[in-house]
Amino acid sequence: MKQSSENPGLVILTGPTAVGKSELAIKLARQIGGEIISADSMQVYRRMDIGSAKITQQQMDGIPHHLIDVLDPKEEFNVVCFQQLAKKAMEGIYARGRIPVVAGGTGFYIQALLYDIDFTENDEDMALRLRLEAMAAVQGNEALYERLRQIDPESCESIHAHNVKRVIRAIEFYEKTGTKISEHNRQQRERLSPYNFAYFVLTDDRDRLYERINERVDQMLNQGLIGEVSALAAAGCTRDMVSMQGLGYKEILDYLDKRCTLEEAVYTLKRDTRHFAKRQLTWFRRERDVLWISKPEYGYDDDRILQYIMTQLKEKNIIEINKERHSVP
RNA sequence: AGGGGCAUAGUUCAAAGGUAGAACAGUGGUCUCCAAAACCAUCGAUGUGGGUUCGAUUCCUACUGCCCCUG
Repeated sequence: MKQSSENPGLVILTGPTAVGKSELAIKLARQIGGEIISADSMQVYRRMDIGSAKITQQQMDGIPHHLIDVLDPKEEFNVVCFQQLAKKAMEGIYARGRIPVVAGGTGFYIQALLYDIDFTENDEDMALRLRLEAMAAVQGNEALYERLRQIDPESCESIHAHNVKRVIRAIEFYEKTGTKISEHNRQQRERLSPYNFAYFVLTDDRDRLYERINERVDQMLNQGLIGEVSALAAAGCTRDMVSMQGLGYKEILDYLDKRCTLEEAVYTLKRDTRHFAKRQLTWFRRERDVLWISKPEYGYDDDRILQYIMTQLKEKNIIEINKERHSVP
């Protein structure tokens, strides 16, 4: 089965952290008359600008951005929240006759939106989660894992016993819905996207990317990352909050709490950001229907990259030839 | 220049006359409500040349390199 060009158009521009997605997304949105939806788990938070490498109002250059600065750092955020907010934003964009450009590096969020994955079968139940967490802590991971094996042995094949988070989710899912999560996932995986989409992944040579990451961390420090995190800490943000688990926040928080030196915090931050970029690439590699854009192959020339993207969008009928002319003032 | 010390994986450190371990880095992967999270797997080393020995990376020796002290 194929995606149909009858479906609403959707452009995705992603890639590992620090490749330069945001700037390119703005240029692209400008060119196709699009609006940007940020698929980023940290830029949703207000007052987290430096550490999340949020683009400035000025850089946005008049292009509407959605899902940026919409939450307080003390609020929860997860895929489900993202999916809901993003869908709502998309409705508005379509109503305005424009094209949504999803830009950001959280692959899971993109997947949830692109395939409209169904998360609504149950509500999260903190009490049950806490109980299961306690069980793992007291009786051990294996005991918890055994419990999962009893109800859904198939899940045990894909979830490692040490991965407590996911073991808990699997058990929780079964207890809440009466169906096995392995069964649910199998069904969800077969979903076709309701959109006529183009999924671009921007990449660079690994060495180059890692270099950029290291440089960007130094830059953040120069821009006042420590001050930003101090202010959040002073406002009552603690490391158990989702927002404070972001790169740049948890490490600097450790430093401020004197759990490590600044040097150590910076080392860890750089290292973990590199690890993150690597994981992002792993994710995109196994995502289907992805169009890779390797920056060196385009001579690091945004215009050439945009040209390629435009060709693809036309081919997929996401934009029409005359529509493009329309948007040029 | 003289004296001493050290040379083991990319890095920091183990061990041993007979299969050289670890941590971190690096690499690959999992992921369907904590995903900037959580988890799994994996590559990789005895500076060079002699000698002793059944066998040396380990003992001896020369060389090279680094460090410390003296001048």
